[in-house]
Amino acid sequence: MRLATWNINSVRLRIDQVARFVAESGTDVLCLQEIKCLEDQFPRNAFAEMGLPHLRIAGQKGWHGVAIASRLPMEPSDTFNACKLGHARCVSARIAGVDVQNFYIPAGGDVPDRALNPKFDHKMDFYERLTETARALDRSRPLLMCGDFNIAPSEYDVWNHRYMSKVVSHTPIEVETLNRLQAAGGFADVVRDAFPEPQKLASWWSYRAVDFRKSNRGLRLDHIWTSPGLTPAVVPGTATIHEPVRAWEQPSDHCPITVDLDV
DNA sequence: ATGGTTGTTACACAA
Repeated sequence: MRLATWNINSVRLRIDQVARFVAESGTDVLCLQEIKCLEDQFPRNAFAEMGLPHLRIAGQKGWHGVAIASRLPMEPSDTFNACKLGHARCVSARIAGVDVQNFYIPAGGDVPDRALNPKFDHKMDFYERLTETARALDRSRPLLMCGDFNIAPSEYDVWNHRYMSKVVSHTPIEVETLNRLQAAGGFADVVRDAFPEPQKLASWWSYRAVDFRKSNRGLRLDHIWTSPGLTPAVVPGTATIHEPVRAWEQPSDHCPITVDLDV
């Protein structure tokens, strides 16, 4: 089973890119973030035509929104709802026995101070709620957590560690908070494990550059984590950052990442 | 130290 996560930045605007990516990558389960539409506005027919007819959608008007589209049937799953503001940021499904939890974690605004910046407080609160959930999990159960986590954890996940340590997405408090969540569930970071440090990795590049490759200021904000019960099912050598997708015409600012699971 | 772009929306805002 090939699983992808992709912050699509409007699923309606980029539905043709979704279809192209699914066809070219052979994706079976696609976790999307920032679909930016209501559930009724989601292009269901296009997903059926691309072979992913099974859907779970959490949408809202204009902002945020997450979805899971699958070639395989879905069973119900309890979503880890960590958003205290009720945004459409969490969606889940059980697929081939795997509990798939897909998140669009708040970006957190510009000022990395919970007292001064409610958006940053929201981001930290979201992580704390997920951490509490993770602590209570049965680690032997197959669980996958993925999405746009809006934190680049390692110095090799940013273009410049010293500079980015003052910028929301890579501040020390955020890195510690993400590491606490990962430790709470014993999750494996499947992409980093496939490309060990000191290899630089990125999944997002700002629109504010004429040439994202020349600018070379990427961040690894998108993640796929597996529980101890699922990690042995990760097929070695299959974790992939689809960087060329960022160079397609009118792209999302994030590229997709994929991994194969033997389930 | 600053500014650069994009998508949705409605006459900014979030990222």
